[in-house]
Parts: sequence; C-alpha cells; structure tokens
Amino acid sequence: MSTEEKILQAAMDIFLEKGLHGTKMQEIADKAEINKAMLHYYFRSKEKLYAHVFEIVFKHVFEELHQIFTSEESFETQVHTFVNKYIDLIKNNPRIPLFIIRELGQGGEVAANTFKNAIAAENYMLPHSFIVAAKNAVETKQIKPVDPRHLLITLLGSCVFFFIAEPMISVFLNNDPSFNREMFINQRKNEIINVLLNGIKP
Amino acid sequence: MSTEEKILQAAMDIFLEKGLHGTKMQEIADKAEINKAMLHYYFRSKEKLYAHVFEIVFKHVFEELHQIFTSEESFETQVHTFVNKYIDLIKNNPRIPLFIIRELGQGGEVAANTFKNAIAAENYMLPHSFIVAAKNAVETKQIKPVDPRHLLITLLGSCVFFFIAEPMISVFLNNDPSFNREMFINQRKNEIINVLLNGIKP
DNA sequence: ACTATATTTAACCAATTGGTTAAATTATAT
DNA sequence: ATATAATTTAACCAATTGGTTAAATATAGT
Repeated sequence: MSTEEKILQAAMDIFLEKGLHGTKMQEIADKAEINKAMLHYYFRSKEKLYAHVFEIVFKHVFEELHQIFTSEESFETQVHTFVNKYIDLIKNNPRIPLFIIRELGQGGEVAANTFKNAIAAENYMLPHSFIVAAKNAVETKQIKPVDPRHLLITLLGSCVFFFIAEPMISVFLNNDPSFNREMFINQRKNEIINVLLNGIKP
Repeated sequence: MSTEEKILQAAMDIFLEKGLHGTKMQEIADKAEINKAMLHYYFRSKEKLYAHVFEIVFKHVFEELHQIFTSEESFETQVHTFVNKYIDLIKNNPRIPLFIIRELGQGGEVAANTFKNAIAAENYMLPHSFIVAAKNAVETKQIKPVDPRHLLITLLGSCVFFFIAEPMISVFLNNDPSFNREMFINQRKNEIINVLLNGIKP
C-alpha cells in the first residue's frame, strides 16, 4: 500500500466517524502510520483531503442507486428495489448518513461542489435518472400525476431520516423494552414502500 | 434586559447560525455586549450554555406541533395541519432544521437528553400524541392499518429533508432557470399531503 | 558513481480558544 | 454607614492544532 493510499484509507475511516472538525490531522497520521507532514505533502490541506474523501464516499452511494432507475423494470419495481438497496447500504455503512449530514450542517459547500462536478461530468446522476423514470411512469399512467422532484425528495427523506435522527428517535422507541432495531429497520423498508407506492397509484 | 437574558439571546442567535463548534464564546460576549467571563459566571461552560439554548429551541418547535394531534379534528385534517404548520415554522425559522441536524451530527447527546427530560416531564410529547391519534384512526378505520411509529418518521422526514439537504438539492433544482424556491416549498406541502394521505387511505 | 528529484522526518510556529483569577465595582442588608 | 455578597472587568493561561521548514534519506536517471 503506497503512502498516499494509506493516508486516504485512514482519512476516510476517521472523517466518516468524526466529520471534518472532529478529525485531527495527527490522528489520521497516527492511524496511517506516517508522518503528519506527509498529509500536507500529498494533499496540501485538511480541507482538500476532506473533499477528496467526501467525493469517494458520495460516489460510492450515488453510483449504485443511480443504476436502479436506468433498468428496464417497471417504475414500481424500481422504487421497491431502491428502498431496499438504499436502506441495506446504510445498514452496511452506518456512518454514511451522518457523514453527509454533518457536511450539509457545515454549509454543504464541499457537497455542493461534488454534486456540481458530478452533473458536469454527467456521472452517476441519480436525480436525473429518477426523474426521467418517474416522468415516463406518469406519461404511461403507471402512476398518477406527481411532481417527480418532490417524489424523489419524499423518497430520500423517508429512507434516511430515521438514521439521521436516530439518537432522538431511539430514546422514544426504546420505551418499549421489546424494541428490536434490526427488525424495525426491516419493517421500515416495507412501510415506506407500502405508503409511497400506494400514495402514487393511479 | 438582564445580563443573563442578553447572554441567552446572543447565544441563541449565534448557536442557531453556526452550531456548537462554529460558535466562539468571545463572539457571544461581543454580541451580548458583556465581558466573556460573564458567560462562565452565569452558565459555567460552553456546553451548558449550548444545552440551555438547545432546549429552548427544541421546546419551541415541539410544543406547537404536539398540540395539533390533541385536537378533536379528524386524523386526516390533523396531518394536513401538521404539514402546513411544520413547513411554515421552518420557513419562518430557517436555521432550526440545520441547528438540530448539526446537533444530531455531533452525536446528539444534548438532543437525546433534552428528549429524555421532555418524556420524564410528560411535556410537549409530539411522538406520543401523534401515535395515540394514529392508532385511533386505524381502529376507527379512518386509515388503513399502518405502524404509527413509521408513519411519524416518514412524515417528519418528508417535511424536513428538503431543508436539510437543500445545499445539494438546490444545485440540481437550479438547473431550471425558472425555479422559484418559495413556490417550490408551497408545492412541497401539497405533494406531501397528497402522497401520504393517499398512501394511508383505507 | 554521481546528480537530480522525490519522499520522509523531527522540530518548530503562530493562531485560536475555552476557561481562570484576582482585583474592582455595584447592590443588598443590617 | 458599613460589612457582606453579588456582579463585572481585564489580564492571563494552558492546551490544541493546522501548517511549515530545513535537513536527512531514498529513488531514479545518466
């Protein structure tokens, strides 16, 4: 593993866990087992290193989800697949939602730039492929007329909000001593699919 | 205005804008026009002052929304009112969603404690009143059988996600040169109400 | 072998910042 | 009026931390 790769790996681990401001350059250097000066040698500044990591994480999420809406399946099936895959992805990478949310909470400049670059490069454009698929579904009367932009926001918000707000939500859910997180997340998939697909039926 | 009030007012303004870590004690002191030592004299530490502010903000949001689901209206009307009021509240206090999100992004310890205290005091318990209302609506067949906990999460996520993710979403929405934020937010209310109420119709 | 270039290290620096303290001022009670 | 307690101020402190630098070491090209 080259020094640069060691840095990126360590930086990703720690930025994902602690965000931009919670992460210290020395901590990344320690984890990568290299001298702190190497961080600046390879990546100039903390912000640049962070932006680098953000882009990798962002790509990882959006590339996979983007593809779903370019398939030949029915729109209903696509939404079904989307919810399952998105929530599974979060379950397997539980740090990702908070990582992105923290970035947005800082003002989201890095996120906005990453997004702009993705649009310019015409890459992994989830919003675009979703909106094309949804428009088509409206035209072919698979679903009733809805604004695809709003539908996408509702879908994303429904999937991700639990994981963002979990520190507070879990206080309430744990009032029930038999509460089981794993089971609840699986129910969550079905409830989202049920309510939303039902809500847009023609 | 007493020194203590001046501090709280200034702290609220700045914490709301910049979050815990973005806010400097000196900045609060300057805005309140008092000596920095007074902050510690009245509130001991930055964290304690922050927690104080968080509780005030949190109460402000949840008290108003809580009441909706204690009314005698039909559940459908209550949901309608909730979406309109919640989104209006955010429009009038645009810093609030990011403020709470930033707190959750830091781990949400302060948020969790505030929430626990609210439960213990049996105060402004939005989740409780919502779940009672939704259960009742299921039993009286006003809506089809859904898990009220999931419905609440879907509802909150749908309302708030746009404002959280706006730095990214707006990059995409602004591709359309005629995009109008004010109009879009009003549409957002109706789309949420339409899709969700339709989704839970018996 | 020698030179130029790239990489690595350890020591250092300047700025920031939450918090403290001792002395000064003001308010309160007797 | 005087003692006591509460409030306010200015100066100070220690720790943190992103970033720099000059010298040392390794690598590659000729």
